[in-house]
Amino acid sequence: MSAKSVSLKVLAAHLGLTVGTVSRAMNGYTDISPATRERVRRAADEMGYRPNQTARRLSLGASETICYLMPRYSTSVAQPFVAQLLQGLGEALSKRNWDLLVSHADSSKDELHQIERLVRSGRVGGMVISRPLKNDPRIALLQDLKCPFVVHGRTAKSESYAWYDVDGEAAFVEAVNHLVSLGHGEIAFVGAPLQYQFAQDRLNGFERAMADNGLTVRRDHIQIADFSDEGGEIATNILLEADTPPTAIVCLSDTMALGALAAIRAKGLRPGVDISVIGYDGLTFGAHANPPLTTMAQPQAHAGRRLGDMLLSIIDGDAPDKHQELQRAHLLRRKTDGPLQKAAVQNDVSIREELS
Amino acid sequence: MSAKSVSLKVLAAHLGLTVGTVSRAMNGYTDISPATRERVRRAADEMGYRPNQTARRLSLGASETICYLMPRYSTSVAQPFVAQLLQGLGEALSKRNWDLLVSHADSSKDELHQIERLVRSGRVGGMVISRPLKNDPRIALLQDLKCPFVVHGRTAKSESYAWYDVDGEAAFVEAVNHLVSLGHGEIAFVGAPLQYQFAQDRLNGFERAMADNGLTVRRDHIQIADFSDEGGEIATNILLEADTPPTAIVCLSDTMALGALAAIRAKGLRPGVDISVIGYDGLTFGAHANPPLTTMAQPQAHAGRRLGDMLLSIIDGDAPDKHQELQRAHLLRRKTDGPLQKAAVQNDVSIREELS
DNA sequence: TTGCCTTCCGAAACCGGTTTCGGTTAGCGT
DNA sequence: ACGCTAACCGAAACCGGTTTCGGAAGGCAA
Repeated sequence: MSAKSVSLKVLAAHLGLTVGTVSRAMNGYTDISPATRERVRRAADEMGYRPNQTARRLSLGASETICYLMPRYSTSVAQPFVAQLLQGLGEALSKRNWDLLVSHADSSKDELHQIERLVRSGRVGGMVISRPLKNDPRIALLQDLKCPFVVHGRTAKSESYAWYDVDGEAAFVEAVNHLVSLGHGEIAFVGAPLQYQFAQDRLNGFERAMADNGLTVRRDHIQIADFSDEGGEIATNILLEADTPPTAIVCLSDTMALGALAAIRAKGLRPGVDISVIGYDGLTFGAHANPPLTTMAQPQAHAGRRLGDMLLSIIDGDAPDKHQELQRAHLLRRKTDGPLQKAAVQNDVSIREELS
Repeated sequence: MSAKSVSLKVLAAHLGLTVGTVSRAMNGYTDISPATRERVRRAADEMGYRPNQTARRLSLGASETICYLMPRYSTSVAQPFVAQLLQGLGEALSKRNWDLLVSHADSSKDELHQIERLVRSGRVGGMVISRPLKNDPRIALLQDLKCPFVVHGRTAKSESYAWYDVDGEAAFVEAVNHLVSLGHGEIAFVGAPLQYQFAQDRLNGFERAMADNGLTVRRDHIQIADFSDEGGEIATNILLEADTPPTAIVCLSDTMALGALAAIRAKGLRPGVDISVIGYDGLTFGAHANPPLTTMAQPQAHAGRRLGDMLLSIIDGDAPDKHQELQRAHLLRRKTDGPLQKAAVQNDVSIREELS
């Protein structure tokens, strides 16, 4: 049954034909008589013939493989979206029997070497990268290598390549507007290092919305921390101990927001009552947070499929800039957003005096 | 810079040598003079020569690629361990410059076809599969195909292949013992369909520990539900409405435990006080649950590396059964386990009478 | 019958490497 | 000067497919 893999040669010998003929018969050439084609197909089926993909690809000059570059984070926080993305990519590629390779690197320099090797060695015919930095060197390299690629996320100058992104800026505008409509004015931002473009985008949205609402944001109400729950907790602690603590916090991600909730609870405050928190991502486990986390949810499910389809189109010859897709996040209200409670502002003496 | 990829042929022509000579020079053959070797190395460097991997592998007759078969779950609950596992696998493989392919399938039949094609077509030289079913057909197929493989998890008959697993049975014994030591006797189990071997293992641990402690478990204290937070919630609701509700619940996974907590809170009960809950996995976001989830944590971090190393060893000729590694989970106490509170047993009339 | 055009298949080049084999050259001893 | 041995490199087969080209066989018309 599982004998050694039958090659085209043994199949041909078994049929009394040449390899070329058998190959053409299998691939639907018209210069093969229907009778022969059928005979070949049958024999191939019976003998369990599977064309050697390596040989096929060498001959074709195509790798029929694309590569997903795993994002590298110092934090150990599992990235739930990776599995979903891979699943979607796989679905898109499987329609053509392409393979999905994953690669990762420790340092940024390693990463560039990886890309260069993967592309130059002909192992992959396209790449997918996630969460670009501002002015990401990977993008320049891939363009230089003339390797088709798509970006999950985008940079400031995003005209010349293909990307799929969720509008983080708009999402944070919506989050702030929502908080303002609840009466909040002292709104803080908990973010991650601005080397990541998405971190910058979300901060931009925050600042724009604050300005549009005629609100000024204090310098110490923008806290940049490590992209993790611990980071969110540390940043929030600083906010809560400021001279004028905020009455609401928007967080770069759900993960960071979980840290924020922990910090708030530790201070004896009630998230959603004494202070509002809005996260970003819409992760399912946010529903199990304490209390359930209000968040800007995004339609993650199809990102992988879309990216895969886009990449295949580009490999087929489409112009990269034809494939740029911006999704919107939407507010998913759970329990951490609520109307402004003046009593919650503890450290602000002026307001306390107003109340008395 | 990024000119068309230089092949061995153009490199050889540029040097005035033949391809065979250049190839041997690059690969450290001793019949090449040091001077020539150096000259070749330099030219290869300058011209940015990268051997075509497809051609190389065809010639070598080795794919230098292993494949991870993504687990397929109907539930949309992101599987955080996938990203970690891939990372670890990638690290192990990168030491030899092997590639990591990921594949997934919708149906079980598709999955078997996938495996057969990947192996027979020579695309991969080894496979990694996760979470086997009892008597998993993939294992039989891979053995039949004589394809090296390792299993993340294991089945009941696990003598003949390589695996890496965490001892779920022992973990649930420990969880139950811990609850017993806290005074609990009415302990329930929330599990997933027993087609998965790990689901069976954990149930076995639960039942064994209960028996060892001289406790009988009621039929309706074993609830099998969908492997998700909703599943955990539904199962727990049934438990709480039983004639004799349990005072403690052990859950198959952290995800299901989150559902259990939700159900308990919805009934106005306090997890960790009125009723104890222990999960399994040690996921970080369990620390942010309400209240923070006590769980059997496992050393996930190195699973991928170990699996990768094992697989490479087997491909090198090691006997598969030499590589079987069983890790232990350990109790991570957070806030959902607590001593038995007799008052919490609401529906049990007999105990109420005892108290009065 | 001859000539021509299809139909169908064999032969061979090719993809880009690796590896074996054999031959030339240089260096050495005598 | 001769022979012998190493050292070094060229030539060619090979991995397992794909694709082009050309030719043999057969059918049809003249």
